[in-house]
Amino acid sequence: MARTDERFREAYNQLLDYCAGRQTGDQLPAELALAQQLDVSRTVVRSALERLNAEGLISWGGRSKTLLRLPEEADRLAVHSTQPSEDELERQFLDWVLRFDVPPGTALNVTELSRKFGVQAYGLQEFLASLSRFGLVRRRPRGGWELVGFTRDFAIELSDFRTILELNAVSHLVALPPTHGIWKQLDDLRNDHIRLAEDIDQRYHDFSLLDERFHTAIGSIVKNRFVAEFQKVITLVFHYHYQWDKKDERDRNLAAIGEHLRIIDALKAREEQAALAAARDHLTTSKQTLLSSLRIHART
Amino acid sequence: MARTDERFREAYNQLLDYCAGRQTGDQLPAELALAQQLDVSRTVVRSALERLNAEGLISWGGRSKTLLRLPEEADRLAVHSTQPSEDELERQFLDWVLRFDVPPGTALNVTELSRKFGVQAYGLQEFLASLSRFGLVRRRPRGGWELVGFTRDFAIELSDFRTILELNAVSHLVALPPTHGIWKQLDDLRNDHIRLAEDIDQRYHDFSLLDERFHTAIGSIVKNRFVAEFQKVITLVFHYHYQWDKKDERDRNLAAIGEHLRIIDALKAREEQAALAAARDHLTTSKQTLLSSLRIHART
DNA sequence: TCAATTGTTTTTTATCATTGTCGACAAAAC
DNA sequence: GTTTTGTCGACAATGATAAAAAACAATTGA
Repeated sequence: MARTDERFREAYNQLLDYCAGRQTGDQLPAELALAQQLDVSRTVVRSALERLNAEGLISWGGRSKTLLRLPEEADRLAVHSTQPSEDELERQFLDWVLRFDVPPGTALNVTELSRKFGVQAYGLQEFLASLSRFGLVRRRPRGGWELVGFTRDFAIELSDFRTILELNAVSHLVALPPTHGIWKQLDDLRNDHIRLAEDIDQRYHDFSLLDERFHTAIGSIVKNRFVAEFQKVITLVFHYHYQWDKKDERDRNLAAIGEHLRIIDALKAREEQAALAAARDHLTTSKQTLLSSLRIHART
Repeated sequence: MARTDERFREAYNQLLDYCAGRQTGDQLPAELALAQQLDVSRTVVRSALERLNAEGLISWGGRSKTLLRLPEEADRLAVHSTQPSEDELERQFLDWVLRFDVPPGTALNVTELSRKFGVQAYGLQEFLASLSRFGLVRRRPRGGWELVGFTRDFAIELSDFRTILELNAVSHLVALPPTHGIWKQLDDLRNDHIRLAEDIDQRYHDFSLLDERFHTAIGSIVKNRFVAEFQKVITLVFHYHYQWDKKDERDRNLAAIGEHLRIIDALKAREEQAALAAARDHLTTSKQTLLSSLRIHART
């Protein structure tokens, strides 16, 4: 089979459902009507009708489509496998790279990966091609793919880029009217930060999630498809880096909470320069932490 | 043929060249040595040797590879068609979209486009997949591709993103030491701007190219793979927009020259705030011009 | 004996033929 | 004359397949 007949199978089963709600001897609607109802082309409807005819469920000839018997459970066709979506694939792939610390320069085996992620090899190719835009992956001169991967340079450039985007978001944020929902969000975040700081000894692990919430909230201010695309990757990378470097995790997180609060307070006071300075400091810390966790990680 | 044997053909011809430099009766090196020399796998070398043997050029058996006669021109295999590179394809595609003003929502026909651009359908798929990261193109729910295209929103978001990147570049630029090559470049650009302004009535068309040089020079300061990737697209889009809107072209360009000079002077004076302000003004003008040219363009 | 080389097999990738799906048009039926 | 059906061409997704690479085993010659 060249192409999957999933579409046909689904349409066939839907047709069975439709027949189940009618009586023997009834006439089925026109092909076009059925096609519109099932949201497929007439070609598919005709194939399904042919099958129904062959199975003896209907008698089909020209415009006469008479229901001969009601469908049973056994008449249904097996329909399997919905492929993971592109976003799901992206999450899985980055997850795999970061979690298993796949070293830069690794050859990516399309067949193997497509098995691992449960997608068609074809789809994986497309996905890799799209990732190559981020420079995370590249085509090998003579076929195949290679993980450029999470090198030091990549981390630095990603951090820098993140800084560019986030400082821009901060600038926009202070200009927002008090009625904007973000201020409520910031109040909530502020409270959550303070509460986490009070209980830091027990719950310092929870910071990773709070950090993500904080940066996502700030990033959400800027409605820009290009920014949004990158934020997905950035979020994931920084999320994982928290899981890598276990050293001084409690102290690091406590310090970061302080930095977050400084940003929030400057934002709430509408002091752009102070907020930018605070954000810049925090992002510098983040970058350093990411780099040092890379070094530690590389040795293990 | 499942895969092109281009690789084999090239290797074979290279082997002929190699033989041409030897004498009848000579022994050829080991397969592995040849493979490394030709930069192909041993499999290809062996296929080529087999062919040489069949053609009676060499006598091949085990380790003995004796050159029987020198190759002639007629022995060479025809090798054709090197596909356009990815960058070339990108240029061609954007060129096509912008030049022919392909409307948003257009269904992209892979077969047709691959013919138009002279690439394999397969390669075009990958390219489209990679473009989808920029949101310029997207997969249709039921197969096929669609040009999201150059809508008003896209233009706004692209302009905003450009502003983010360029303001960042300006900030970095003022901090560069006097020894950096950029200052010489800016001096040259300054002169070229002044000269163009003096001769604006005759040469106002030349501004498009100068504009590109100016923004590329500033952008080149930031060494960042993510930034670089976008700058390619941005440059092309803004390059074309100059060719769209013919109205007041002379006056617009003269005004833009003034704005450029203001930025250059502020940069040379190392006045970050002034440079940022000048850049912000210029980019705002650019954005407006782009949007108005879109409106005009949409009506034609 | 063992390193270099060759012979063979396995794995992986790029391309092509095939098939499912769609849309359009013409013919037929009401 | 309108609706419905029969037929056909076009295109995209997929499996089959040949080319290339890589891994492994066998052989040769010092």
